[in-house]
Amino acid sequence: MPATSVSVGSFAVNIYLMSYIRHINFHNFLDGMAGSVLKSLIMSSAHTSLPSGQPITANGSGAPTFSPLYQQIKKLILQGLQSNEWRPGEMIPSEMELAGRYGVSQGTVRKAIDELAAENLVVRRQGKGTFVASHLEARSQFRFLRLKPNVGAAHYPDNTIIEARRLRAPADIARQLEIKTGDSVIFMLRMQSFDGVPTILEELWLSGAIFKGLSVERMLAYKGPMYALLETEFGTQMLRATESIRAVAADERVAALLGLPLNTPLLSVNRVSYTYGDKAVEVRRSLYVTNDHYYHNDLS
Amino acid sequence: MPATSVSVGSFAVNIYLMSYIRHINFHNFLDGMAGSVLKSLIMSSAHTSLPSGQPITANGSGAPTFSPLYQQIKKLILQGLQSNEWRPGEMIPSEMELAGRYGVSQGTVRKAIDELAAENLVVRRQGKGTFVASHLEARSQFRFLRLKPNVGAAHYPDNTIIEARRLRAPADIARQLEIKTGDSVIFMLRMQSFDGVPTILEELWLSGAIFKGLSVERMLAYKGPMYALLETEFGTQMLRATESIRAVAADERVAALLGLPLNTPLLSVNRVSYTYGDKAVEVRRSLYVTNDHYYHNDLS
DNA sequence: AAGTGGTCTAGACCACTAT
DNA sequence: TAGTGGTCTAGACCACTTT
Repeated sequence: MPATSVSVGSFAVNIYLMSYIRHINFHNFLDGMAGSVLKSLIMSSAHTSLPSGQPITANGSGAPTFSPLYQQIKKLILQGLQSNEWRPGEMIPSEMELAGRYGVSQGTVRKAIDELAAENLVVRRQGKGTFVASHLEARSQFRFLRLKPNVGAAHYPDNTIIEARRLRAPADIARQLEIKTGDSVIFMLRMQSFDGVPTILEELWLSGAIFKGLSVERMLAYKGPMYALLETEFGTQMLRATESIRAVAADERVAALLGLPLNTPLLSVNRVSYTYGDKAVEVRRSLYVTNDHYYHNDLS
Repeated sequence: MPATSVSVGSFAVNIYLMSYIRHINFHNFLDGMAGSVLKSLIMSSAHTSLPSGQPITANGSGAPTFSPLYQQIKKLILQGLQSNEWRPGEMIPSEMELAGRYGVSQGTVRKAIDELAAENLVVRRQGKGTFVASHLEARSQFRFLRLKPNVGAAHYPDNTIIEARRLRAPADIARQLEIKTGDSVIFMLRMQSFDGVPTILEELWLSGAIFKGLSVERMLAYKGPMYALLETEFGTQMLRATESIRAVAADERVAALLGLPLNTPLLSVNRVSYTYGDKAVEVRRSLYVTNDHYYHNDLS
C-alpha cells in the first residue's frame, strides 16, 4: 500500500522541484540526496518539458524567485489536506514517511509541518502523530469566537434559528464572498443565548455554489456549531477569518429580538471566513451584547 | 573584547544547564558536545552546589520538568534584552557568536531566536543581522493599533492632550497594573484626530513606580507616540497587550469632547500592556468612533 | 571578500503514547 | 517494544548585504 503512494507522491513533487533545482548547483545538491527516490526522476526530467514552461515567479517583475524546498513540501501537504486525502481529525503520515514519499529529509518535512501547525491547519501531538485540525473537536470549538463572559469560563450557547432560506446575493454580500450579485446564497438568521440570556444575533451568508446540497430543512433541524456541520457534510473547513468591528445602536427590531431597550450599544462584527486557497465561503454579520461579555484580543 | 563576553556568558549558562543536564544521560549527551567550552564546567560543577539546590519545576507537583536547551538559551537572550545589553533598534550578536558564547550549536541558538522573532521581540534581516524590536521604527508604529480607516491607508493621528497629572491609583486601575490601590500613577487624557476628525478619546494610566522620572510637563510637551517616549527615555518596551472590547454610548462629556450626539455608540477598548517578565505597565481605556474607522482582527 | 541569516541534510538521542 | 514528534549537533551551501 505505501509503495503505491510513494511513487505517486514522488512524481508530483518532481514537477514542483524542477523549477527550483534546475537553477541551483546540480552536482553538490544531488550529492546530499544519495538514495533519494527522486534523484533519477529529476535527472531524467531534465529531458522532458514542464506543463507550463515558466519557472515560479513571485514578484511579477520577470525576475524569477524560487521558494525553498520546505515551502514546496508544505504546498504538497496542503494539497493532500485540501483534496481530503487526510480528513479532519485524522492523522497524516509520519514525518519519516512523508520524507520518504517526497524524497527529502525529515528535517525539511518537519519545517513544512511547523508552518502548517503555526497556521492551525494541523495539530501535533507528541508520541501520537500529526492530525488534521477540525472544528469538531472540543479544543477548537471556540476557535473563532472571541466573546468571553465577564466572569467564569466560556461555554457553548443555545441556538435559536429565526429564519433560513435561499436567496440571491445582495451586492455587498456578493462582493465579500467574491461571487456575482444575484448568485444563489444561503441565508440564516439566528440568535444565541448564554444561560438563557440572548447575547448574539447574527446573519450567516453562505456561498450557494459551494454548499449546493445544503437544504433549509437541514439547517433548521441542526442545533450545533455551524462550522461543524459544514465540515462534516460538505468537507469545507474554515481555516481563517477576518473581522471588522464597530459599535452600533440597536434598532427596534434588534432590540425586540434581544429583549433590550432601543438604542442599546452593540458590538457589530462582520466576519468573512476562508477555506483552502483563500476562498471566501461565509459572511457572518453579528451583533454582540456586551453587558455580561466582552470581545477579547491579544496583541503582540 | 569578545573573549571577555564568552567567559561571562559561559558561566551564566552553566547555572541554567545544570538542572537540565544532570538528569539526562551524561555520557551520551556530552559525546555530542566535544569541543564545547561548557563541557569541563559542567563536569566540575557536579562537585559544587547550586545557589538554590532545587531543580527547575514547572508544574508544582514535585515532579521536576526540564526545559529544552533552546528554551534556556532563549531565556538568556531575553535577559540580555531586558537588561538593555542590546538596546531597541540595535543588532544582537550573530547566531554563531551566541552559539560560541553559550557553548551550544548554532541550530539551537537559531531555534531560540526563532521564538523571539515569532513573539516580535526581535526582527531578523537576512544578510544584516537580528535586531531588537522597537516602537520607534516605522514598520512597528501601528503595532498595537487595530483601528483602520474605512477607506485609504492608516496614517498617524494628531494628538491633543487634554489633561495630565500624577494621582493615586483607583482600585480597578491598580488591580490591572498589579499594584496597590493608592499607589502613585501617571494619568493622561488625550484625544486623537485623523484628518481633523476626532476619533479616539483615551485615558492612559502608567505605573508610577516604573516611570518615576516622568514629569507632567514632559508629557504635555510631547506630541508623538507615547510608547516611543517610554522606550527612549525609560527603556521600557511594550511587548504585548490584551484588549477587552465592548460597545458603549457616549455620555454628555464624551459626546462634547468628540463633537458627537449624545448616546452615539462607541467602541470601548480596555488595554493592558506588558513589558518583560509579563509585568503590566500601562492601562489604556479608549473610546473609538467607528463611523469612518473599524477595528480589524484576523482569526486563525 | 567577508559576514549575516536561511535552507538542507544526516544521524543521534529524548519524551511521550500505545500495544 | 515500537512508533511518533521533539531536541540537539555538525557541516555544507545558498541568498542577501556591506565593505
